[in-house]
Amino acid sequence: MVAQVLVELTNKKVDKTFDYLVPENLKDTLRVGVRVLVPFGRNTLEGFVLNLTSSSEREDLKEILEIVDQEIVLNDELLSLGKYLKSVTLATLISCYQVMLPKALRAKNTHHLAVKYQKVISLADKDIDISPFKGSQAEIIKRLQEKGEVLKSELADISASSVKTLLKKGILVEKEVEEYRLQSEVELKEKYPLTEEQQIVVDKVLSYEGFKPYLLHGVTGSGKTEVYMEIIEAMLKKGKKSIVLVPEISLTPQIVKRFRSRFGKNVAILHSRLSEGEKYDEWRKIARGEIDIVIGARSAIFAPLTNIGAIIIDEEHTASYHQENNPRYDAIDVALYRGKIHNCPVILGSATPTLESYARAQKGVYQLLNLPHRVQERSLPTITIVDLKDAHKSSNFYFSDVLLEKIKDRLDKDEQILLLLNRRGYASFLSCSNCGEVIKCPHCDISLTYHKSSNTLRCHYCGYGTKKVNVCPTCHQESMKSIGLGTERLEEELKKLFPTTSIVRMDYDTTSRKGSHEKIIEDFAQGKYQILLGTQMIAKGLDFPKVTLVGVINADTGLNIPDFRSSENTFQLLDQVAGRSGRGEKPGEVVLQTFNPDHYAIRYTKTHDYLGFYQEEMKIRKMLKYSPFYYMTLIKVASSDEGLALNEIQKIYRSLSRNLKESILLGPTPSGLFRVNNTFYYQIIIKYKKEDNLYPTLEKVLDYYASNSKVRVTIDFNARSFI
DNA sequence: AGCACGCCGACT
DNA sequence: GTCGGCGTGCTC
Repeated sequence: MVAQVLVELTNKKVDKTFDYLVPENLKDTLRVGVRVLVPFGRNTLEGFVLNLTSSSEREDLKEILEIVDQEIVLNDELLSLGKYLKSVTLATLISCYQVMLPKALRAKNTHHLAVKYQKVISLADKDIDISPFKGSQAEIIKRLQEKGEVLKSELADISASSVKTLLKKGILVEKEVEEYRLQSEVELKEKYPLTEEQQIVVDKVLSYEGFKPYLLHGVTGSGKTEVYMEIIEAMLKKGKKSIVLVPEISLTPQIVKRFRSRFGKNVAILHSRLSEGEKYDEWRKIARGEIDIVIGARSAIFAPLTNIGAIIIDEEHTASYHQENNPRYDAIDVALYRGKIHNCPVILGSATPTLESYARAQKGVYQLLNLPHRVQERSLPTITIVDLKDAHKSSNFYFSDVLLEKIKDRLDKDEQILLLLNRRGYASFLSCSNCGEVIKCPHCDISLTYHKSSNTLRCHYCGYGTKKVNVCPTCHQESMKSIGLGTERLEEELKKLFPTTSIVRMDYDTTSRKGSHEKIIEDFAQGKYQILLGTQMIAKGLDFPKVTLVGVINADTGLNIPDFRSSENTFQLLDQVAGRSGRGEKPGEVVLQTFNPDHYAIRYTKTHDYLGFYQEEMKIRKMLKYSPFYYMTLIKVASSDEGLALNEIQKIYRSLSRNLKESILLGPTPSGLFRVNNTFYYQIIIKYKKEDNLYPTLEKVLDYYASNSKVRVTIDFNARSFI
């Protein structure tokens, strides 16, 4: 017997299976989809068995060394999903399989995470006569007769030594049972009755059996989660399982708690803040069929559930559903693919769908479902726009009088406030007031951000850090001034203005420790703080009923980014953060501070007019031939040798213009971030409506550079960002 | 990814 | 004359 094995190396040159002989002693246990250890050249590697055949074209086969897992890692569906992923991303097949698995189950010869066990005690003979036993021994036996099996640790409160004695006598038996690392409390709660609007949406989805994609356009606070849960429950009743994708950042205990309180322990969680051991265990629970509902971030779309009844993607516009390194896949594409296989509905939900999704809904590719009102007749918050060009008239530099007044008002009423400033650090950069010199990262062409708490200047792209300088490196004057405002400084300013108010900051710097993110949210939800300030991570999906004021310190931070989606991204962010206000009994308000009050992204935010924004933005996209009117593929060349990178991108350009007759090529141009970590980037954008030659041409380009160690070529068919 | 093979420049 | 540079190719 011969096994076709895909080895762990992520290299285009070994992106194929290798044949190995199956030794006699492994013949009965070896199955397709397991991990094996094989000799490869002079190395020993892990790989996945993709196929079993009776013979090979080659004579000189080596033998498989051992089988790594008893259980199958890649089931039939995952095996075919990997091939699909490869076909749409042009990544190596092995990277497509690795991305679907928790690290502990990836093919990698150097890891290994053990299954955790716990000891369970039971009686050798259930009907044993208790009368000869006294004291703690009798107590132990009594408890076991009542409960059957008990964890060894649970008997420690009686007497650990008596347990030991009884074990020795053979009256008790001990066995090892697998323990899942992630433990959680479950408190079942009554569900909310649905509103009429919600019921209509649920009925529509449930009235159709089979694959169908839906776009659920529901304003913030319209109760999308309740709709999801109702559909999931209906599927559960049919014995079917569900996947729910949520943005990484809103995967807080909040949403998990809601699902757990409705569905109990049947819910597994997969997101990047779990430890590798926890992910491993959650995944195994799913693979064993012990789980009916999986909630997770992007890669949870690969959860090995069988018999899926619904796939839900919450906040479908979120950029993190697209993976920014190989394989550059889109979780929504995978969801649609799996939806077809499982013949089930796929529901994309958002208050601010991407233009691509909404356009598809208008064309009838997705069925559009609407939730235009908030639940319980709550109104959307009123939005006040403050023109920062008048800010010098205000008493404070960062806070307009309007915003300050409203903050004071909420503090007096003991209501909560959310403040958004989409820039971390203390100051955006350090500049010399004498000669104008700006301190830049030595490895990237980006200015360094000043962090006061650590007194460092840090690069937000490559992580470089250095001590703050006071003397200008160019003119040697002691005249360095910090320019621009970040969350760290905002917090400081706020504490000066409101010294007795409890304030908490949530950004990349305050959430790096495991669990800190969740803690801030829980503490704020419980009212330990009155003001939560932070970057965009406070904008998405959170539900704080006591928040009645949202302030946006500078609504323009995203508008100046040279990307054709900057207006869309700004509108989404502002609408989302505005939606955090007034989710409880009291109505909410929003104050948007901006230098561009007439910009359409801001104007349409003020009136909560998604459709208005959509129509205006679509006009621009059509005129400029951007997505969704054209597909846009991004091809980048990276090299530490600037001249080489330029040379190669020009070569690629010539090849593309020769082969892609139906496309518009933009470039080659230096990328928006030309130099990061001493690597230079050039890019070409390919725009097309239909280009049969695209995949074959790009495959040739990738093949050509497969063994070139000096340049790296990457292709993204669904890039969310083009800088 | 490693690692051997192999074909051209500066040295004991 | 050789040592060693890293371009090219191979690993079942």
